[in-house]
Order: sequence, then structure tokens, then C-alpha cells
Amino acid sequence: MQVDELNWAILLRLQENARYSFAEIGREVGLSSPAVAERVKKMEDAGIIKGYKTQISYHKAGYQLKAIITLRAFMGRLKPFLEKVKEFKEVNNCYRITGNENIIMEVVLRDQVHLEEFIDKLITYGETKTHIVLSQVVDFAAINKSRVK
Amino acid sequence: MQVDELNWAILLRLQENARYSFAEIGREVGLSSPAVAERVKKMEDAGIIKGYKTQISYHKAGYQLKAIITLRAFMGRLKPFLEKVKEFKEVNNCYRITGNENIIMEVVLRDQVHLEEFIDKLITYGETKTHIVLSQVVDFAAINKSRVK
DNA sequence: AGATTTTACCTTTAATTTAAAGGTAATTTA
DNA sequence: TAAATTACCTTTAAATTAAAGGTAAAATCT
Repeated sequence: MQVDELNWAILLRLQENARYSFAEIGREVGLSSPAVAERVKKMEDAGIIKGYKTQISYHKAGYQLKAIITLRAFMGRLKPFLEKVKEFKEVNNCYRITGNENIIMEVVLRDQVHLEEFIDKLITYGETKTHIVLSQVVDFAAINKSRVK
Repeated sequence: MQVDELNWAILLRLQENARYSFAEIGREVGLSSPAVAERVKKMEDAGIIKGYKTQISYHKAGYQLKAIITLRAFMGRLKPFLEKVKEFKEVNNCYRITGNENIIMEVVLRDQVHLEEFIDKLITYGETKTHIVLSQVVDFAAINKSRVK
């Protein structure tokens, strides 16, 4: 399925705010609301739109600590980890990557105690490196500014 | 502002699908739709809800390459970078972190050529390390499974 | 303690939005 | 060239939202 200019325009709005109504998007891109709904449905079905997520400030909600943790898995421990990681509520995002480390994760924690507990859970799987996030420079939103090619 | 059990329940649904209607959420958590709307509004105002983002499969939309890039900024080049990075459409996410590197970014690119072009843009700011993402193990969604404390 | 304010919900109702159905013109396919 | 498909449209019923006004419980003040 192709993403034409109109679809990029729709995605741009949905990226900006996933709760915009089809009617509102339609007004902006020059389509009727059923037409927008139809296009969105197709992009969902094609897997281009994977979902709609709410961005939560864990900080404001009491989860004060964000960290990036890399994992260099021990022999034979990568697969078990890949299974187990799905259960870790602290893990916001996790990628398998190339390079010296196998895994990179974004985790959200209440405090240092919580971080320590979490790292303890990881040490059976491999060697970890932790980087505390100082601030978020760019947010998901910035992308697509004019990716309408 | 406090996030009580009801609010976590609401956040859980919105996390799962940011386009759920207030009416539907209300049915599930046992509130009227105006009550849900009011609670959501308050969480937005308090900054607990930062926004609603659509998750796009860049892969399916033609952006085949995802990478994690770290940057160790040259003397005096971190600030200019922090300003400039906001303009890079390729950057999905960017954090300032502790450790040997100053910056970690998640970037989305069409192909290797695009990656090369992008890295060229970074080299004036510092030394980079690139990790190609092989697969996404955990998605944003998994979190909050039962963070309703 | 008692009075007052605030909060968190409710219901009702009007305006808006969505979903479904059916139609049409333009493009694609056979 | 004919048939099928596509991408949109309009219309309309059902659902949702937003706004208003009300109430009971909890919190705050005197």
C-alpha cells in the first residue's frame, strides 16, 4: 500500500494528536469525514498505523527516574531474556541491536531503589550498562513535521 | 495531582488505544462519560497526559531502517546540537544521558544511503556510534499492564 | 463543632461526530 | 470496450461529546 500526500497529511495530524476527529482532519486536508475514516482504516489494515498511544509523564505520575540500559547477554541467555522482558512493566521500549551490546531498553522507575531492584533482575541475563536520562531533548512529535515528502 | 486507581484504569485504556471514547472507557471503569472526560482533562492539565500519538510503522511506509545512535559531543558542540536536533526529521526520540556519551537517539531512515547522509550531518557535533535495530522486542504498549499499582 | 467550599460525580440535552448505506465519476483491469 | 474497482461524495441514524445544572460527600475554614 502506498502512502500518498493526502495520507501523509492525515498521519501528520494523527501524529500530532491521535484523538483528533475524522471530521476535523477532513476539514484540514479537504476531505469528508467518511473519506478520512476510510483512509485511516486502510492504513490500519495495512499495518502502517500500528496503534494510538497516550503519552504519559511518568515523572509527574510519580515515576521520577528514566534510564537507558544496555544488555550484553551471557551465552544462551538472550532468548530467555527476550521472553522475560515482555513481563517487565518498567520497560517502556526495548530493541535488539547490532554492536557490542545485544539489547537496548528505555525504562521508567520510581527511584534509585527501584532502579537497583530492576538491575538485579537483569544480572542473570547479562552484563548491563545504565545511563540515567537527564532530559528529553526531542519527543516523538517532532518527526513528520514535513515528512509529507 | 494524584493518580488514584480509577485514573490508572483510565490511563491503561488510553494507553492501549488513545482513540477509545470516553463513553467506552466509562463503561469499563464504571463512570459516566462526562466523569471520564473530566478526569482526563485534569490529567492533561496536570501534565500527566502529555499527548496522544499515533504509532506508525515506518517500515511499512517505506522507512526501512531504524537505528540507535549515540553521540559524544565535541567541546562546546553539545548546545548547538541540542538546538539543531529538533529540526532533524529522522530523529524519533532523543535523550541526554549520563555516561561516556552525552546523547542517545532513535532514528528512522529510508535506507543505508539515508543513514550515511544522516551520520554526515552529525559528525560536526561529535563522535557517533550507530547500532542498527534488528527488531523491536517490546513496544510502548506493554507497559502499564498492571501499573494500576 | 458547624458552616462553607470544593470535589467528584450524576443527569439531561444540544451539538458534533461516527458509522452505515447507497450513489457517482474516474481509473484500472480484463 | 466492458466490467470492476476505487475514491470519493451525500444522507441519515446511532453514538459520542460538551455544556449546564444539580447533589451528596469530603475537605477546609472559622
